[in-house]
Amino acid sequence: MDNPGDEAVEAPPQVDETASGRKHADTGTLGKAIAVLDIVASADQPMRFTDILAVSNQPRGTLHRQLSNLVEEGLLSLGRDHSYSVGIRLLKFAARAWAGNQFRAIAEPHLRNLHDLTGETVHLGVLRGNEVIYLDKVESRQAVRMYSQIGNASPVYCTGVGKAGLSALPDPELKAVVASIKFHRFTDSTLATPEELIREIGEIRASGNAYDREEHEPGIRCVAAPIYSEDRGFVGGLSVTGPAYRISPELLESWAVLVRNAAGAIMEDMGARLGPRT
Amino acid sequence: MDNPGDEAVEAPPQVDETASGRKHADTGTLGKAIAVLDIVASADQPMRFTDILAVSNQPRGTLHRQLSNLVEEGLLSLGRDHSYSVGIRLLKFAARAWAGNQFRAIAEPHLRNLHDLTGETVHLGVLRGNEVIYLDKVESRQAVRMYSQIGNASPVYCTGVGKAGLSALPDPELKAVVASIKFHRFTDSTLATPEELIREIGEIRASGNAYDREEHEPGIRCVAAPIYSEDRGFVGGLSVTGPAYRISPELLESWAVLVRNAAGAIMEDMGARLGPRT
DNA sequence: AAATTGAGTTCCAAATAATGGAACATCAAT
DNA sequence: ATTGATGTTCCATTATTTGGAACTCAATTT
Repeated sequence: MDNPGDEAVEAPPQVDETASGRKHADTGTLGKAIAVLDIVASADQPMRFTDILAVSNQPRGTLHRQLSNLVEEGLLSLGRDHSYSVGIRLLKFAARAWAGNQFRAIAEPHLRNLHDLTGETVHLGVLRGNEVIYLDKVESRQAVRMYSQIGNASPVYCTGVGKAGLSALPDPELKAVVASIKFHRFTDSTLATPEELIREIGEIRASGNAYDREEHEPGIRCVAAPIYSEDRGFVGGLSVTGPAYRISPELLESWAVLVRNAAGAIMEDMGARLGPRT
Repeated sequence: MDNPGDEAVEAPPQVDETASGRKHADTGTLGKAIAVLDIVASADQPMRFTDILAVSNQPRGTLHRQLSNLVEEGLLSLGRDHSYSVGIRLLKFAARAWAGNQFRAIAEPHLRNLHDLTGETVHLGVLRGNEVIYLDKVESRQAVRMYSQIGNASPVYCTGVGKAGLSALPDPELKAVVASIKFHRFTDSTLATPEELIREIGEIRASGNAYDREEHEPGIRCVAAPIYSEDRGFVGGLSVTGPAYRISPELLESWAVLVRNAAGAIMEDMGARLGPRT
């Protein structure tokens, strides 16, 4: 026991939190294994056993078996130099996740349309905990590498899609997500306190549009609008993004209605194709 | 019991095999959960509880908990209509797997070069069990959807990359993989017996090139060459693919040396960038 | 309206697998 | 050769998974 003189105490809150701020409830052995996978996936270079040992709080023997199992299953790959990296079996799974995602499929023509209207890059993403995960993008120079953005996880509080998504959450959930954020000031404009963020969410709810005014990357601006489906239980958004030198705040403002319309059209389509239930 | 009059029989060989033909050794609880994930990922439409119950051989209660855990972890997503599909958390993992894949990064310029030389679609893939998983592709009309092929899993025995990869395996492994294949005759030209396949592997070893002569899809041909790294412990290949009406067998033949050269150049680059060990 | 079916969910004692401390192995550098 | 750092294996203890059965809920039939 950790508290020898304190037996009457309740079990401590046990707020196991992953990198993305999600509390992982008791998903047992699987959860622990996936947490290890997440550690490796979140690093931006291959990790060696000891590196992982330091950040996972698992005993050596346990961690070793978890890693072995993950490797055996193809979720991790173990290099000749004993470094672990994410395994290609995940590519297969992800290919299915992407191809089978109805939301993405329904949204696609609308993304293209919005791109045609604005000439700038269009993103589609969904909220997951306090991260936004990009599901699709349409941009002029298709030469840009595949996967360049799709699957990427970015913070909610400093991206257009993220803030748009937040604005669609009911207050209790919003509060919970905001509480889980660890703010980091990426640029001078980054909203870096819960209060600023909450205030901005209010404005977004009033206007129907979220903006990223160089809050994540200097020189990058965007307008976004929320997309959500009570019925299918998800919240996301779409955005038009471009370089500040080319896109004045006024121009951005003028696209706001286009983005809202696109979001509306997508929700309508979803209602039509998935709606007639209940 | 299934065999009431036959008690003395040994426990059956227990060849637990996944859809991809990999025997899953004892990866314990994780392995079972991932097997369930694989079932859902391999279906081409969302599955309901009972559907999964029928193909997984798990008892109801167990399966239910496994599914719940997978959903909780974001590896599966549970629709309002009780249908399970692959979760978007996998996109995040896959994005890392792809971006962090050194093999792919090293190969990329060579794929482009080969595309410039031939004007046709170039694929890069690796062997995984008896499937080939595509890691990258370069094609003319970049408008084709991302993820369209990347991450896709195809059979080894009727694809250029697959047969090229097989040709690079040592005989014992080759034998094991061939034994695990369940042949399916996709077209009239498909090699549908182990003997035919083994004979063809011999020819590939002699010539250094594998061909797909409309063996997987009618009207599609390709030339491929193996790429492997003893040091990094993987086997794959690259190929040039195109429609039969545009690509005569002679033209294909004339590209063979280009493909071999590209494969050679990639292996050389890998040796230079990863080699100096041991 | 009541009964029936089918689908999904919950429960808990028994069976099984995960845990984690410590010993062992391997390799590079002194 | 010796040391130190890193990775791997072992196994009694402990915690989790298992799986059969009972339960809930909604849709359909009688």
